[in-house]
Amino acid sequence: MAKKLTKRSEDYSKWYNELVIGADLAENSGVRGCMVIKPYGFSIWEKMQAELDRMFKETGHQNAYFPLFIPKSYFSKEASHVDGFAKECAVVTHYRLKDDGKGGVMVDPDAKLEEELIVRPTSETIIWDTYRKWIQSYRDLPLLINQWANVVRWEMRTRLFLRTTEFLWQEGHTAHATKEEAVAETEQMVNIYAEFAENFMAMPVIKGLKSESERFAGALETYCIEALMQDGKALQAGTSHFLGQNFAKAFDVKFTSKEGKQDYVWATSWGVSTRLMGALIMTHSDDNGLVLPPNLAPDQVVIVPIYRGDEQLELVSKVANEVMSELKAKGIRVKFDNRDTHKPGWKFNEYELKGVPVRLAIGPRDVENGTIELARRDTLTKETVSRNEVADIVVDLMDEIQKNLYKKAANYREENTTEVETYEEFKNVLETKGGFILAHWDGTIETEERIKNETKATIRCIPLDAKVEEGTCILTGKPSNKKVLFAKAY
RNA sequence: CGGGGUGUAGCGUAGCCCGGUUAUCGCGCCACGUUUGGGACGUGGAGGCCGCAGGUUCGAAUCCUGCCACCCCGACCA
Repeated sequence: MAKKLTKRSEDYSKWYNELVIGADLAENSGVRGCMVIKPYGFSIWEKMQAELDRMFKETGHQNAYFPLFIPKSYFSKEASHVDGFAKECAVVTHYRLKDDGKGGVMVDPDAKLEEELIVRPTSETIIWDTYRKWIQSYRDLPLLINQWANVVRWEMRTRLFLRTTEFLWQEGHTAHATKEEAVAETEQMVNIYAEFAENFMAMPVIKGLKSESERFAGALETYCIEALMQDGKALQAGTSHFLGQNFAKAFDVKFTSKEGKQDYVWATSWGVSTRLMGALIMTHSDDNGLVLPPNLAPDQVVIVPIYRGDEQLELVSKVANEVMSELKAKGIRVKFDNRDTHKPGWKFNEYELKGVPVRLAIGPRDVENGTIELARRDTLTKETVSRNEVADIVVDLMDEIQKNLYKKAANYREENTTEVETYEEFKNVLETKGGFILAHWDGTIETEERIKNETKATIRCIPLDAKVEEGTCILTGKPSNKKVLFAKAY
């Protein structure tokens, strides 16, 4: 079982290892940097998937699936894209094993592949190669496709949920007839991500543009949502890229316009991953474990019976089942944990660790008094409510807890966002307080690079809603017209 | 790939310097009984190629050599 957790731990990896094993979320698989997501953790991911998928479909997107393996040659077609991913690809070179004569197996040297296959680190290349065949006319556009898949990136260092070797994600890839339409799509998707983060994950995010050096390999513009974790570090939670005509040109994807002219299509891509699980944990968890926002909790309410002997169990179960039906009828996801193998106290801790928003305890005393004990995960408070009103109270609570979690996270972010005017101040805040720092920047890669080298802080984004004001770069003193968002990042 | 560290039961560990009974303890697991409103208690039990391979020795978890794996810190990244 998980040990006492340390809030705002310097070392979240350790926290995960303590937390997730107990919370049945994930564990290391034994394969370098890969994770096993256990059923409870996966059900949270499924909930995220379902909501995102709904939002994608509501905006006209369709799901499709492309191959896991990508021929090596596909990667030579878009130069900056290759530079971005070449160093972290898993490569399939053979297709067969054979007996090694020592009771084990070896790679059969005779089974070498003519052309190596790359395990997709992202699917731009194979998708654009396919789009060439699908797109001929403006009538084929826009092409709005999303894929739910796993990808592999052989990172030097991994961190559970945040940077695993294999991770699950969705990647949207769209093709448009005009630049304006593609830009609008890029912006629409970053807005959807922000909406999802705030309304479902109860995680406030800052929408912005990446600086040139942080941009996606092959993109002209990268939009992102950035969130602040409880330890004062920033986490990129989602990205949406405007790819211009780079991929269309690299893969020769042309269409004939209404006017009969040939032109390259305009592209976007956008994605979020199981990193969101990490974001969720690091945004809301406390020393008692995970705290789930009701909108994503697989079980929003758990009912724990308290009884001594079969007779009491029967009595309590009757009420519990009634309450469960009432709640279900109101659309609440509720579970009645009548396992006889664990005691109530054990269950209380279990569900706190798992982050279930509301816990109802029903015992003989309650049956007699017409009451139910209600405990909130977000505030860790308990109260006794009337059995007749419990369904209505719970319905209201779902909303309240969702809002409260958001508010808590938003307050934390506000307290840990600092505007600075000088480099001294910048370094000082970074060292003593951490968090988001808003500062003027002269817009050059050189300045960004120097700040990164000297302080380890990077430009998380240029916020879309940054107010325009005259100022001077904290490092070079050159003019700047808005403050950008700096932080140490995961 | 550089620097540091760790591998002992499902998990967490003691023992290792200084070699010597049947490898320690806690949690968890199984059985029985008593328990059940915040992680119950008692009694009994199962579970180990001490990371792998080799060496030194009468004798190796312990010493030596090689290998492997994992973790942490850098460079890289969603």
